[in-house]
Amino acid sequence: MSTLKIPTPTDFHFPSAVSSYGYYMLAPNQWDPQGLTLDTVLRDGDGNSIGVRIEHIAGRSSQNGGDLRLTCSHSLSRTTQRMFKSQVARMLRVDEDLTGFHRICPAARRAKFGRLIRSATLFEDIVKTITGCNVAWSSTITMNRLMCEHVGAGGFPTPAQLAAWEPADLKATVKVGYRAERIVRLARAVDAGELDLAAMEDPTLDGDELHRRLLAIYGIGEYAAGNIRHCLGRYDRVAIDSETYRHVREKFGLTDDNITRLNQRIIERYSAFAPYSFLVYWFELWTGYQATGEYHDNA
DNA sequence: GGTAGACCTGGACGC
DNA sequence: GCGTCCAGGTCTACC
Repeated sequence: MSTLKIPTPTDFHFPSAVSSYGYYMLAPNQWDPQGLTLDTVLRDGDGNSIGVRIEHIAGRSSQNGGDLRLTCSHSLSRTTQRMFKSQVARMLRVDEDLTGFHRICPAARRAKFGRLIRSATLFEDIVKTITGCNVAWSSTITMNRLMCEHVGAGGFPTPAQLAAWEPADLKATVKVGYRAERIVRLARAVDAGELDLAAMEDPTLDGDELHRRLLAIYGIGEYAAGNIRHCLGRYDRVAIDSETYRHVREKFGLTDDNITRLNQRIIERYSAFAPYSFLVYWFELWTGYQATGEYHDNA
């Protein structure tokens, strides 16, 4: 067993970072809101699934943000320790600077909102996005659970593991429906080195070029690209889906029979908050979910 | 460029 | 318990 520590900034708030986005409900993640622990499964350098419990130990002064403590089910090599720290820091966006966002949205600062949980890898974020498209959230939860159980041996499947499946078998086993073809094609492209996900994580990559590359992935449309963009820390565009239409109708009375025109009006409304458009939009949604408990009830 | 239909699953609903 | 309908985002064929 290994115990690791990751220092956190003073504005880090563990429960908020975990529960501000629905991916905390998706396998292999398991959040205990009473005990304030996040259990997940990561992979060591040999591809073995390792259980990891993540907790936050508060700092003893306002100048000290405390540490994330990672308790791992196995003893880890130095290399794997570094890898796990990096992956957990990615998941909880430990290094993200929220100053600019909180300046334009003080309510979010007071709510300790701004770090949205994501996956340990971009590949996992993309697959999770595909499983979240055109389906009820409860089905997304089921798909990810079955994928971890039957394909990833407990953890989230690697590109190689998913690439080895035939779409028809994946569809029958994991209940992803027509998404099976999209997931397997993505996994095979990544596994074969034809799709360079690391290049997409480069923060200096032009935003429009990143968008073009995302849309070039089979199964990724405008909504999915927008969702993946925010997973990459690019908040300058809102990922518009049916929930967005409900939100702007209820909050601003914004409607239009012409969907293209409505999308444009939504983009214009949130572009005022660029480069934090998505965070402002999601904060509005999130406060609504907090008030109604809706998000949690869907789990 | 715009639009209609297919894709697949789970849940809601009526019988 | 069974059948039907619907929601959800993307792709493709067609106009």
